[in-house]
Amino acid sequence: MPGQPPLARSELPIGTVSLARYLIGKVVVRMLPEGIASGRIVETEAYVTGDAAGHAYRGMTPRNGALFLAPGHAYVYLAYGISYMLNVSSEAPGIGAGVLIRALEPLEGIPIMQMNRGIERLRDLARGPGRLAAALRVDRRLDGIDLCREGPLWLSCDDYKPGEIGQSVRIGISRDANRLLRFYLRGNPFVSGPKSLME
DNA sequence: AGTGCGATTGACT
DNA sequence: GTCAATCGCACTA
Repeated sequence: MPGQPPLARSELPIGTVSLARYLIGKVVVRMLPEGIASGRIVETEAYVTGDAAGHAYRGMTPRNGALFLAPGHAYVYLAYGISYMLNVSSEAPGIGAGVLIRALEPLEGIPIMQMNRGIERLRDLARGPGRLAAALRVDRRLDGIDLCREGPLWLSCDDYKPGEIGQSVRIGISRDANRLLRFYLRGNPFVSGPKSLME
């Protein structure tokens, strides 16, 4: 059996920003027919309540309902008609907010991820939100699932202790663009984004 | 019912 | 560095 128990919902910190920091260094585990694929979270972004850049800003819609679930549920949507984005709901039920997982350091099932991505290079397998969703074969069918429970996709952890966590503006948004709500493992080669946001 | 636009990526100059 | 691809959805009427 997989020695990767899910994180308990009760151990998730309260609040979107706290969760975004907390998730750095944790592990995303994906169960596929071919086996397990997993990766360590090295970059996140917080989409807080009242955030004009957040999908929950204008209230609940057919797309974003999962953002209003209890903390630790998956919100998956298609961006630019091209790439799926994996988020974790982050506030009490009924409050819409989430944390975008932006990059993973591949751990297990690397051949599976290479197949899913159609590339070999380790560094590019899950560096970027659309890439990591593709590597783990995440799509809308996983929208709303509980990430604190073993299933097709869940969150876990090991004894890894993250190093220094950097903070910057978020990538690719225009509204509320000045807020420092992106978090990343400083110096980690699997982090996405321009060099200007790496310091 | 029609329209404009992204929480991106990959290909190309 | 620039730029097109691609489509679901939220918004307007």
